[in-house]
Amino acid sequence: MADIKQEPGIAVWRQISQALHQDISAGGYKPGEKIPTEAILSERFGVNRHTVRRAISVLVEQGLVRVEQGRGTFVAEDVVEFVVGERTRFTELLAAQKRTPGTQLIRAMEIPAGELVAENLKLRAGTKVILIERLGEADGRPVSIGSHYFSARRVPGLIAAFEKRKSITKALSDIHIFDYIRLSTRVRSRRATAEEAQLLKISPATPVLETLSINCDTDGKRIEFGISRFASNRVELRFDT
Amino acid sequence: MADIKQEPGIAVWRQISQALHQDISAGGYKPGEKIPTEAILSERFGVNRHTVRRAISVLVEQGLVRVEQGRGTFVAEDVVEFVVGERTRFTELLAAQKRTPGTQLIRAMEIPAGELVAENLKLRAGTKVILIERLGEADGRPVSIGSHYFSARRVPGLIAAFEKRKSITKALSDIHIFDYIRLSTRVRSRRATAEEAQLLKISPATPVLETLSINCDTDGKRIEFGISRFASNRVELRFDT
DNA sequence: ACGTATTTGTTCGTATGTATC
DNA sequence: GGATACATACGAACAAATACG
Repeated sequence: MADIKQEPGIAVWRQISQALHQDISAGGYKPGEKIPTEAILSERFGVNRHTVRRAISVLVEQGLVRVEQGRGTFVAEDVVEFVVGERTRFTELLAAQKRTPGTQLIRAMEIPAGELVAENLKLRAGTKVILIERLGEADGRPVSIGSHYFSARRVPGLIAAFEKRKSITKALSDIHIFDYIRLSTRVRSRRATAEEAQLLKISPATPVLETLSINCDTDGKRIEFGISRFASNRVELRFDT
Repeated sequence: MADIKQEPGIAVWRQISQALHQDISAGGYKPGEKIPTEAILSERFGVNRHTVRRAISVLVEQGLVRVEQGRGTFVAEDVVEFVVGERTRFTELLAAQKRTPGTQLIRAMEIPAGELVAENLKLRAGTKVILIERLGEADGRPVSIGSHYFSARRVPGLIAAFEKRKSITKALSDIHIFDYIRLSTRVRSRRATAEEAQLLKISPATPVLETLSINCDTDGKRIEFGISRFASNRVELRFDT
């Protein structure tokens, strides 16, 4: 890794900061990877730990690294920005950001609606609904768990269509629902459950961003109620007004 | 607390669920309060612990209580819904929800812009900016920490005006900025820092919802860059499209 | 559940160089 | 030169979070 040659007139911590910056930019340390401890760096550069800390604090400010007490300092992984709008579609969103989208089916089944689902789809609790649950990936890394609920009566044959087409948008179009728009989105945050942590490959201490969204067809009829949970360390939502 | 009289024909867990529901609605257990352990409840109702668990699971589904493994079961605190739109203003938002809004000044000062602030206000890093930081409360409970950054050059006298008027909107109007609208909002989530936890009166394990928003005047010039941190257990954001 | 090692966070104190008046 | 303020750098110790057996 880069060393410094003690240019006089420029503060040492600036030089160290720049050296580390280059190491990261050059790919010497990869996103998500741990960089050496403060103790090791201070020894390598032949300076006090404070000086290294000062240098690292600049990188934190720049968003290049993230420090976790007791664990170490990690190269920041670039976050995926989800632009949430009327017609947000998972796959198109990622493609627009030049990322490789991927989805994995977790489960697809018909179940009776719980209270929350029934309320949001304007059904009576217990009515049959179709649940499609899948894991969304960006560049091979899991970023979201999406639970999509549809009134079973309104989308007959959806599961079959989905299994053939592997895409919700395409499956809906197969059963003649060609467009749907997002009515409202609620956003919350909470700690990940054990299952979520496992699926999203995050630690259970990492929060998840949870969105509840209602999607309607062009007549304003409620087609879908979706709950998505995003790994907060890899995702940021954006709402333009 | 309510007891049950074992009405035949109705499942016991339903009766228990209803009994607990009434206790909570009647205010016997207050929001945030811990309800008795499953062991105690099962003894009180003279049923097996499984039956109590079945009853509680209904309340969880209804969002009335929240179960924390190893800690207990707690009456859910009602969440404040923040409807984020073009002209979201803290005080008006809460008033519209029939809640008593309150703000406390944390600090107001002039500082050089950091990288993040400079970028979002389209200034050079180091330019003087005004920072107003305040704690937002709903019904006396802290819900948000708002850091509001303004280009010092563009809002001369803002701090003085704010100190007199105690309101950002009013202070801006005093210096002839009568309207401003929200361009975009980014939403993230992360664990609360120690300071945030203390100010928001939450545990450090509770995540915060963080929004970054850019506000422009009617000419599209960037007036304010705001970072708000919400206590995720008391707040939910809503975006209508 | 507990102790130990590792790693970052915080707070002292000390010393030196640099810029300004 | 002298006085002062500020930035830089080092050292030591302890606190707090985490990982691991």
